[in-house]
Formats: sequence, C-alpha cells, structure tokens
Amino acid sequence: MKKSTSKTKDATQQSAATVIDIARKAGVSSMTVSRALNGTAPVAEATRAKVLEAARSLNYVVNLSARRLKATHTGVLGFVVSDLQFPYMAELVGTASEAARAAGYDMLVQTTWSDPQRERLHVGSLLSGLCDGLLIALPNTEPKHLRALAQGNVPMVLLNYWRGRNGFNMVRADSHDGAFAITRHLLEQGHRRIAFIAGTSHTGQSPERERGWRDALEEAHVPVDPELIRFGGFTEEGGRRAAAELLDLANPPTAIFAANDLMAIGAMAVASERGIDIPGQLSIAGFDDIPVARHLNPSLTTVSHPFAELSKRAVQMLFERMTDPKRESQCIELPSQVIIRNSTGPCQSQRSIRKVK
Amino acid sequence: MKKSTSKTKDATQQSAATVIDIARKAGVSSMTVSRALNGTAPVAEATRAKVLEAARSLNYVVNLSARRLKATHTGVLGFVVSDLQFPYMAELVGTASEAARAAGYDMLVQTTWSDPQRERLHVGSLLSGLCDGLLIALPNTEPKHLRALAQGNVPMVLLNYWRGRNGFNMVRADSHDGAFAITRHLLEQGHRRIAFIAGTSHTGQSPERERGWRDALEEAHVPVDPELIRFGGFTEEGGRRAAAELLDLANPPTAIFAANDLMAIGAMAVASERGIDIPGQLSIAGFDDIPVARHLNPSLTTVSHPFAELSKRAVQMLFERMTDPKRESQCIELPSQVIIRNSTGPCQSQRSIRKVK
DNA sequence: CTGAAAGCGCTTACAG
DNA sequence: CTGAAAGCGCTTACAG
Repeated sequence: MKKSTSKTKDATQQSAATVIDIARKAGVSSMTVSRALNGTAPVAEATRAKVLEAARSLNYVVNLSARRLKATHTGVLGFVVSDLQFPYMAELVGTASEAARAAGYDMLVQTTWSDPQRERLHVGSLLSGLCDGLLIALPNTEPKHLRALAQGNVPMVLLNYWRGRNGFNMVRADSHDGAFAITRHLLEQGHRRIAFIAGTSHTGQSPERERGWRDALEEAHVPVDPELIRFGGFTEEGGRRAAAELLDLANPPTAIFAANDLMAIGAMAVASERGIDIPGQLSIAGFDDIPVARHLNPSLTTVSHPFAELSKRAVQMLFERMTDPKRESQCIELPSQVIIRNSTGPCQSQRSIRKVK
Repeated sequence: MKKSTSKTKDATQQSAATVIDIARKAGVSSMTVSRALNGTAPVAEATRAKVLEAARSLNYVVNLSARRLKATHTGVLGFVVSDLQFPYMAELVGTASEAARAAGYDMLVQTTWSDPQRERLHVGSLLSGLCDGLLIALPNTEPKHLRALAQGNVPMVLLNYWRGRNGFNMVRADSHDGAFAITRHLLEQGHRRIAFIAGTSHTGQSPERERGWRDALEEAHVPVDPELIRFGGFTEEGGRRAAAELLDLANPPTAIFAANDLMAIGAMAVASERGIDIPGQLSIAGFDDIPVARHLNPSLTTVSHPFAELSKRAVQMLFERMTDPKRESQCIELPSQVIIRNSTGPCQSQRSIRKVK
C-alpha cells in the first residue's frame, strides 16, 4: 500500500516490483534479496522466509534484462529458426528445449520467417544479448550473415545441411547417403527409369539428394536421363506439376524419387487422379518423413532424419562451447534412415528393362 | 585492432561491441550512436554514415537487455506456449508472429512443456521483463498461476478454452457449438447410437465438446446412453482402447465422435483392424482438424478452429491493451467450423433405428 | 544536430 | 550471514 516511490502520485498504474521493493518490505538489503531468491549464497533461514514471503506478496517476477546485464550466466538458451510451422523445426526446437531443460536451462525461440532481409539484419540481435548460448536452424541463410553473430561473445551451434568446413560449430543431417540408399532400394525393386524431382537448390539439401540419386544410378550402371529430372520447388503444387510432366513423357518413369515428402504427396495426388496404381504401376518415394507420411494411402516410403538426436547433439555441443569458448569448431553429421512403406514396390511396367536379378 | 579497453590483456576472447566502442571509432558520443542506429532523432547524414560504418565493422549487435532496462518500448512481443509440437500451437505462434511483424514487432517464444510446476513458478518471468506485451496459450494452466503476471506491468492476452469471465483479456475458440453441429450432422445421417470419446477434462475442452454432443442428442430426443461415453485421454492409444470397448458392446454405436482427432485416428485404426468399413458400417468424427486429418483414408470429418483468426485477434487485442493499459478486460469467442469429409456417412446398421426422415 | 549526466534492475566483487 | 558501492549497455531528459 505504501509502495509508491516519492514522485509517484497515483498507484493505479503500478509498475512491477523490484528487489528494492522486496528489500524494503522484508527489512533487508537488495543483495540479501538477490541471494535468497537465487540461492547463490547462504542466507539465514528466517531471512530467506521473510524475503520469499515479501516476493510472493508483491507478485515479484525477476527482470531478466537487468540480470543479464550484469550477470555472466542467465540460464537461458536461444534458438533461432526460420519457420516453426515446418513440423521438423518444431521437433528440433522441442527436443532441444527438453535437453536444455534437463540441464537446468530455459529456452527462448525466435522465428525469422525465412525473410533474408530480416535474417541478415536481425539474426541473433534479440537473443544474443540475453542468452548464454545460441542454437541456429536457418537453412536458407547464407553463412556470411551468421559471421557477425559468430564473432560476438555468445557461443553458437548451427543445425543445417551445409557442406564443407566453414569454421562454424555445426550438427548436420545427412542427405546424400539417404538419397543413395532409397534410390538403391528402387533399383533393387527392378526400376530403371527412376525420376528425380528437385527442390530449391540454395539450401544444399536438394543438390545433396540429387547427388545421392546419381551415385546410386551410376553404381547400378543406369545412365542418367536428363528428361527424368524435374524441378518441384519443395512444394506440393510443384510436385504435382513435375509429376504430371514426367507421366506425360513418351517413355515415363516407373518410379519417382522426390527430394521431399511434400513433392511426393503432390506426385501421388496426380497419379491417383490419373488412375495410376501406387505402387503397382508407379513407385513414389519422398524425403523427410513428415508426420503425414505414415498416414497417407498408400503410406509413403521416405527417408527419416534423426531430428531428436540432431538437436540433442547440438545442445550438447553448445554446452561444450559455453564451458570452453576457445575450443576449436566442430562439425558432426548424423546418418538418415530409409523408411520403406507401401508407396514403393516391384517394377511391373512393360516398358522397364527387366534384367535385374 | 585497438579496440581493447584498458584492462583487457588479451583480445582473443573479445566481448561484443557496445555503443561506446562505436562512438569511439566514429568520434562521436554514445547518444549520437544510439540516435543514428535507431533513427529516434535527427542525425547529420555524414555522422550517421560514419556511425553505421563503425557499427558494421565492429559487428555490432544491439543488446536488447540493456535497451529494455531503460527504454519503455522494445518492439518485442512474447508468446508463452505449452508445447510447440502440437501443430495448432505452432500455427498459433506462426500467425501471431506474422501479425506482430506486420506491425513492426518481433516475437520471442517460450515453451513451458506443460509442466505445472514450471508454469506456476515461471510463467512470464523470462519474457515479461523483456517484451512490450505477452500472448499466452497455456490450456492446462490454472488461472491463478497467471494472476501474478497479469498484475505486472506487461499487458497480456490469453488464448484458450476457458469459460466464464475472469478479468483476463482473452480470445477463445468455440468448442460447444462445433461439437453440437458435428453431432447434429451424424444425427442427420440417421445415426442414433452415437458414442462420445472424452479427453482429459481439466482444460475445459472435453467437457465443452461433451456438452455440445449432449445438447444435440437432446434436441433430437435421443437419450444419452452412459455406456456410449468412454475416456480416451486425448491420445491415439486412448482412442484405440475406448473404441475397442465401444465395438465390444452388445449394442455397439454406429457412429463415434471423439473429442479430438488423435483419438479419432485411434478409433479408425481399431475399426480397420477389425475389418469394419468406414463409413459404411461405422462413422467416425474428430475435433481439431489437425494436418493429417485430410490425408487419412478415409479422410476425417472433424471440426476446425480458426487458429489464424484467433491469433490475429489476440495480437490486435494485445496492441489495444498496450496503447491503453487501463482499458477494461475483454473476452472474444470465435466460431469453429464443421469439416465434412469421408469418415462419416449414412447409418446402415440394422440395429439402428431408421425413422429419421 | 550533438553531448554530459543519470538511472533502468540487477549482480559482482569487496568488506565486514 | 549481510551490506554499501559500482557498473553491466543502453536510453531518457535536460542542455546547448
């Protein structure tokens, strides 16, 4: 009731309680309040009780901004992602949050919405002054836009698909080997005309997957037919268009490998509209294993990323950097896994060459 | 190169650049730096250019904690959610972020992971000292745990299912009317034995949906058979168990309305394992319209929430509170919408009473 | 258009 | 176990 400072006339628009308010109410210094609240140093039990009671009655909520300004440790990790509505991003963030929490850290998330402008100007500006460490999953951002942040004083770890050593701490999901393995699976089913639907190339994922597809074809001595490569832009609609073009070919493919599940779903839709049986007449495979993949009809053969493992390892790596900032940068790649479901099967087409064993 | 302050011996572990560093480099005061960077007051063009260049070369990133401590406006909104891995939460956050951004605000997200302990002790402590306003989507949290936060000096708006006026600013999704409408749809298809699979009750959603179901039955003069109410706990597995029990009944239902899609998916799985045709022999309806619903086979009849609209309205309401904190609290309810797909159809069972027109 | 002073709310480092 | 002083990096309010 008598909490107003000298100059405040009206208490209706009261501001948040501070350690000073608590100190006054409990009859101690603000330092004792700080220690009692955080447990950073021993405080007499009676004093602690008084402070806690005062804090509660004043609805005290610590001001993290103030704490961070002075303290070296905030107990908060930051995660910058492009778009939470991609299910895998949500899973990455979810698992990382849990891992952070298990270590006593909170997590704050910022989305950039894949806006390059925003990412360039803005990446980390919200979180870097606030967190003890930063996780960054910005597949579309160019490395140079992350340099400034990396040179700041907050340790950071990247989650993405970039190839090559670039001085960043990084946990990467394999794309090439998964694409190689799923293409080989199609080859083993007797397919020889296997199309590839590509996504946008700047993130590195699509080129990696295309490379895996090529390498598998090459290993099987199947020449690459340029006609069988189409662009689908990583969208369902793009997958539809690409699949329609492929099926209109004089010599259409007997199998389609799309660089992501969304495009595979588009391809499946086109096929079923045309009365083409999957996998009887056409096998379709995707990449990513998004949640709907298992629920499709037929369920989609695809490649799964170990997202949970990826983010756990990223958090672990981040903690290592936080403990020892001078440690050399490191890059880990985790293997993906082919999930064979019902959208792929033996090649039945008369057109296909049937000399596979 | 000569950026180290007097006491720093070693520049290898350099700390982040501050306005002072920029000021020194540009030969101006820190106030001029602040003004040039933020555009809060006129600065000579030549001066501004020098400052911007110095900032760039020093990889300057503003320290939001410091800014917030003094400034009344941070340009950041906070969103506290229980779990981003629920697709609808991700959508809520996504749409709200876009709305915020359209108004020139950034958004920071905190997850509480449905940990009551964490929510009680922690809600808002991370974000309240940092943001200009707070959005809160914590369906499982008790109102009293939000009181302290509401009494702080940060305007906030809740997104949830609570009923009743409680002094909070709130945007709510309808559950009752959607459940009523979908049950009526089943009645119109000739169903009389319509089961209800309930979820956990503390969030208020399941009881609301049950009430809608009851009201529709009552309107159609169909008595409620207690045998047809089962608990599924909002999980797929719970839905399986509940559906199995229902189908084992001497007089089984011809339609099942599950309080959410996950339980409906479980029910569909049990039915198809038993060779029961959907919707030929059994109609199944869910609630929520999660992304997989449209991709199921058959696609799921369900009720859709206007999530995008909900969060847009919440952001709008928040901006109103930020402008005028004294404004009276307000509660908006937005209507849900029945989406009829292929998992529901006319009642064919011999057991069902066939006197619907 | 620019600057010197003060302070936001907290915690570190130093005393007792 | 407790406290007085100083300062984190920024911006407000006041001067010029």
